[in-house]
Amino acid sequence: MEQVSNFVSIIIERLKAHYPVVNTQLDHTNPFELLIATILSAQCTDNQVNKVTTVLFARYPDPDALAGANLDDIKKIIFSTGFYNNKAKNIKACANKIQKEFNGKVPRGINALTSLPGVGRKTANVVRSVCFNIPTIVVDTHVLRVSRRLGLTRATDSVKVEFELMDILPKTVWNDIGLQFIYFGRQICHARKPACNRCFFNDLCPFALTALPDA
DNA sequence: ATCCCGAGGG
DNA sequence: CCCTCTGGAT
Repeated sequence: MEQVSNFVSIIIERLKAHYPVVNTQLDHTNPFELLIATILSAQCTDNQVNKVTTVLFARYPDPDALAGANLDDIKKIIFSTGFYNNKAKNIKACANKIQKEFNGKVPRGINALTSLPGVGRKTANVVRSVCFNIPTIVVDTHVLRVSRRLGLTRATDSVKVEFELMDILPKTVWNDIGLQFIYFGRQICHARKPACNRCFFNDLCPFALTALPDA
């Protein structure tokens, strides 16, 4: 990061004004629980994930227990989150690997985390950011879309977007900006029909300025 | 219909 | 690179 541009600082200020406090909506009490909850959150609402993790963690509270769980029982518990075959297989194998190769503790390193079954870069970054407080920009579909619309990046690859954002945003905002963009993306900057008319960026957003009125 | 904090396989 | 995996809420 060389120098924060005026445009970028306005974006940071307005996000902070509208979303002063951001937290993950995924219930968890430790890194292991957040890791599993984040794997389950693919194409699923946080609320739905919380319903199943309540049951899942009561029965399988740690990597050791989950690694030894019956696969069909896991499937039954997590069914309503969707993709339940893949997710069940992944979280069991993930717990097993944590148990065997990482001494029962969720690793911090990006490479170690993404080596776990079902854990890609986004999930790894969520855990690094939220649990270990490592400055990280989590790039999910919302962050990707919003960043492109605001003109912060032109990249289409989420890893490229992550690095470009790290280049223009001060490290102090990295851990919040992902969640702020996610809130913003859910409430206003929707994928299909963004609510540009009530958006607090509509005076400076390239997308809003070039989009047809009343889009 | 459309969306929900993706990842792995071919 | 594109395809598949999936139920629930709105």
